[in-house]
Amino acid sequence: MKPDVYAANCPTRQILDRVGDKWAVLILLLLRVEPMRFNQLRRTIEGISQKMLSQVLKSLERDGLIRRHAIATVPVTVEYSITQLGLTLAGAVDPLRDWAEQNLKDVLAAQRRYDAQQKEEAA
Amino acid sequence: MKPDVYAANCPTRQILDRVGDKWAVLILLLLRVEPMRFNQLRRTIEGISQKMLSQVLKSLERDGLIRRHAIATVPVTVEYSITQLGLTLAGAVDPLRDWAEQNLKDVLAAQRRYDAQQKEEAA
DNA sequence: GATATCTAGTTTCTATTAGTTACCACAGAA
DNA sequence: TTCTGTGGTAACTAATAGAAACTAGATATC
Repeated sequence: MKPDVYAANCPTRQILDRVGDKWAVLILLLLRVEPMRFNQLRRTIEGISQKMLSQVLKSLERDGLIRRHAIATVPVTVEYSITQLGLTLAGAVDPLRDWAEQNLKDVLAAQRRYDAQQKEEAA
Repeated sequence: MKPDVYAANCPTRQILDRVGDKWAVLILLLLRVEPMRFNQLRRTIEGISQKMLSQVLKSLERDGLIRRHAIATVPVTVEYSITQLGLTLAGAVDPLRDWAEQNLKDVLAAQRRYDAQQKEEAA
C-alpha cells in the first residue's frame, strides 16, 4: 500500500521521470505525427540545443520508445520514428494533457491567490 | 498543430513539469488516501529531505492541489490534505502509472538490448 | 537545572544535472 | 574559398537537487 520510494524499484517513478523530462514528451508527440530528422526536430522545437536534442533522442531510443534509422546519403541523414511502445506511452500522456488544458486556468488562479496572500502577510 | 515550446504559453509543459517533479506526485497520491502531517509524510517517504518536502508542499499548495491546515496545539501541528483539483490531477496520473506497471518490463528489456549493442560496437 | 525530544520548518553548502557555446568532419553550391 | 547543410561531440557555466546543521518554543527526562 505504501508507495515505493526507492527509485530503482518503482516503475512509476521511472516513467514519471521520463515524462517529466522537459523535451522527451514533446519529441514523442512530434514523432507520433510523423518521422523526422535530427535538424528537422531541432528547427521545429525552437529553443532546444543540439546537445539536449542528441541526449534526449539517445535516451528515448535506449528506452525503446523511438527508433533511429541512419540513411547512407551524403551527408548522412538520420530519421527518427516512434515505436509501438512509444505510441502507447504517448497515449497514456493524453489524459494528462487534457487535464492541463482544462485546469490550467484554475491552477493559475490558485497561484495568484497564494501569491497575493503571501504578499499580504509580509506587509 | 506545432507544439508550443515556450514554457510560459504551454499548459501541458507546466503540468508535465509538476508531474515529473520527483516528489510531487508521490505526495499527491499519499494525500489522496488520507490527510497527513509534515513529519508523518517525511517518515512515510523515506529519503526525502525536510527542505525538499517543505518546498514541494509549498508549491503544491500554491498550485491549489493541496491544502495546508495549521492546528493550534502545542507544538503546532500542520495537516496537509488534497483538494478537489488535486484529486482530479491524481486521477489523470493513473493511466500513466498503469502504463508504467504494464510496460516497465519492455522498457528495461529495450535498455538491455541498447546497452549490449553499444558495448558490442565499442569492442 | 541541563539535556533531549517533539513540532515544522529555514539556512547553508555541495554535488549533480541542465543548458549554452563553440567546435568537429564531410560534401556541394556560390 | 567561404558558406550552407548534414549529425553530432567536448568543454564550460548556470541552475537545481539534496545533505546536514540550525531555529524556536514547549514538554519530558536525568
